[in-house]
Amino acid sequence: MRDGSNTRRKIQETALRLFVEQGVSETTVRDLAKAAGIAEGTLYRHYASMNDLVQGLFTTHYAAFAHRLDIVQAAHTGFAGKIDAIVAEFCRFFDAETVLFRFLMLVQHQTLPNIANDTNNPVEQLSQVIALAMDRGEISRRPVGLATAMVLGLLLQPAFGLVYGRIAPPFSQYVNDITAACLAALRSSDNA
Amino acid sequence: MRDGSNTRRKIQETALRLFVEQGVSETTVRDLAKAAGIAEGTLYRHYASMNDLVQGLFTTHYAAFAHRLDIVQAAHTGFAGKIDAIVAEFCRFFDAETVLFRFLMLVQHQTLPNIANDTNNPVEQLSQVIALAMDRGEISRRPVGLATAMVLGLLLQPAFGLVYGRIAPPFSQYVNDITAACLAALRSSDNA
Amino acid sequence: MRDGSNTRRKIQETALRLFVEQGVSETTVRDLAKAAGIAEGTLYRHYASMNDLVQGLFTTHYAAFAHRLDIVQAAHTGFAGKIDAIVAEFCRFFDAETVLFRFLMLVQHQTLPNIANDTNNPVEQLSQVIALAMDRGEISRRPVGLATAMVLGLLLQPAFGLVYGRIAPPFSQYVNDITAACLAALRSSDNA
Amino acid sequence: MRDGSNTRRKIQETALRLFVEQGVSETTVRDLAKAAGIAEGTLYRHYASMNDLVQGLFTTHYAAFAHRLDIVQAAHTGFAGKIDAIVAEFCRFFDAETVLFRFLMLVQHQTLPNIANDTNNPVEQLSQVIALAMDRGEISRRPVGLATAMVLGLLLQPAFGLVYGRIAPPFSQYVNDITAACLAALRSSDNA
DNA sequence: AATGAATGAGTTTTCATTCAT
DNA sequence: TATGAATGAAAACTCATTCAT
Repeated sequence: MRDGSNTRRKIQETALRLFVEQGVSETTVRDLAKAAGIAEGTLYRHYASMNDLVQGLFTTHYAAFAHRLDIVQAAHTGFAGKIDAIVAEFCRFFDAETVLFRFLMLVQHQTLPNIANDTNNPVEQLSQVIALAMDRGEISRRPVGLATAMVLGLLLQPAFGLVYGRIAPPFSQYVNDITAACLAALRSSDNA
Repeated sequence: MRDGSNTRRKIQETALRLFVEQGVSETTVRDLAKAAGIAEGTLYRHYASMNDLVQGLFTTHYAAFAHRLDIVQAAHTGFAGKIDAIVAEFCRFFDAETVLFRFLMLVQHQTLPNIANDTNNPVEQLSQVIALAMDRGEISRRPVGLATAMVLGLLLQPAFGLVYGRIAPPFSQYVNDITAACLAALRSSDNA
Repeated sequence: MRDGSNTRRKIQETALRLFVEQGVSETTVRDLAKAAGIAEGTLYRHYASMNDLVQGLFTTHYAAFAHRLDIVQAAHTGFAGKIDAIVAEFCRFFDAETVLFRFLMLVQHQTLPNIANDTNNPVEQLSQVIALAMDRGEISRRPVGLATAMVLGLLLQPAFGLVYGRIAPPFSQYVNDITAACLAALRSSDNA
Repeated sequence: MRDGSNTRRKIQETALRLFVEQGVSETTVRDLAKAAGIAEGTLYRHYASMNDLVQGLFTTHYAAFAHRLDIVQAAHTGFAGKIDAIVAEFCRFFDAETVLFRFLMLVQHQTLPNIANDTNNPVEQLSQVIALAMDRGEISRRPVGLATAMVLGLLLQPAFGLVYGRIAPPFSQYVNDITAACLAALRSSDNA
């Protein structure tokens, strides 16, 4: 495989690691080249620019994750089943590819405003699952955006906890716990 | 303007706004100087470096917020009251000083690892309130870090939702809703 | 004495010390103001510029030293007496005002090309004493510039040795030794 | 020019010239880049900083000169022969590479305190030659630091004289004269 | 006379990108 | 494809000097 696909893979892996370790803006082409064992110019054989690399990594994996979420939720009909599958997929992803997961969390806030609200978006996936459940009366009625944010928060904030060492790994051991919390939160309501 | 406090205040306000609008790393000294109506060199009379400005803003306001949380939670004895007060304080802060709140959210992940786990830390404040409640049997037993992350997620992710326009302002209208979700989540347990 | 002459003296003393400790170009107005306990702007009440301060200090003391050398050499008629008096004056000056002496050595190389070859110049003083002695046949015949440089070297290089701790102070204990070396060197000739 | 050694050489040559012409602190990166015909950024591919360039140039050539002195003095057994060889080497160096020689004289006082007293140091080389001669009784007994400074002064101060046009070039024509002066000075003593 | 905040031109340094090999 | 030296625009930062008080 002397066609450069190895180099490309090395660039991607190294970039993800450096982005997560020191931040995206803080990672220079020089850093990346040195860590990946390539020349600085070589990056430009594979990506038009540093920004292109970041966008490429984000878009590809963000969409792929959204797609996986779609697959797993579709395998269930009830909301409890869907949410359990989604939580499990989140945790599995985090445990299996922590660096990639962290990269997506990191870039998300810088990039999200630019991301279309289509179904290639994990947030949108989750949103649709929740909207359906609300229609069916499986969970309390409240703004869908709020309900979606709640579930997202119950997933992402524990993920940060693992990253910072405030929660013990692996993430997957908390699947049932988090699922239960999501259901309880979404079924709760502020009156009575 | 014979003392520099007006200039200093102007720098701080402008910096917070630019940091939130375009990102911390993306904000240059030139941007800041132009927007604040000062010379570039003037910044360095008030802060040793751009990084010093960021750290200074973060540390000051992060600690002040932690202190406010401590005040409001201490006014209640039961967990429900404490968590309601905390949620209300979060939302009030967001609504009253959105830019500052967003800045703290933004910088948090770059800075948090360096922050000591003392009580000047909002996360630590919340953690202690939760630990106490768990001891008293007011909520389910689970790792404190996880429970803390859950509440934090139920607060911060909706805040992002407001920022991105997926949830309608003001934040304060959701206080009861979020409080109820926190209580439900923390009282839930994975077996049943 | 609230007329500012105290301030002026403080500026001069502090400047000399800082110039010697860290170099002239390396000493900033801020350094000077802080070390002298004055405001940055105050310097400009006494000197038109930083450069003016340097030139002023140099010119004044360089000329004063030249004048002292003139006085002491004029008190003797023979070359041996004159050179002994000159060496003694150098050493006395070094011991009594080391910082000032070092400042003159330091700035000399940057400033000398601009200095007129008049009698306000220690080097010129020495040169005239040597030229006279050569005319009188008291010392060997060689280019006056070379002979002057020799004596100067026998004085200044030991002074550096004291500054760098390679020679034990005080300088004055070596007066006879250095005088003897000067006479021997000047009386030597290359053929024999 | 596919390796950067030509560029590096150009930087070094130009830097030495500018440092000598206008002073080290007074030479800016812009000056250097323009005079060397390179971009400002190019400097930093070869040296970490302007200061690194200065240190690098000094250390390299200072040590090389010390090494040459060691070679030439070792070829002689008696002190007269050694000192003659050293003086000749100094003068040859000055005449052949005046700019480099002047640079070493210039930077010496800023850098010397940081320089280790090992044999890569011309001053230390000279010092050892003198210490040996004193042990053997070839010259008068006096502090070695003082004797070393005397010889150094008899060499360096005439060098300055050439630089300032007070002594006619070439330096090498004065080898015998200076050697004789060194011997006379070192054999002199203050009593008798 | 003294202050010290403010200035802005000038400095060093960084770094994504280009290009000759 | 890969290299890495070179670029140059833009970044952070410095600092002598000015000026309102």
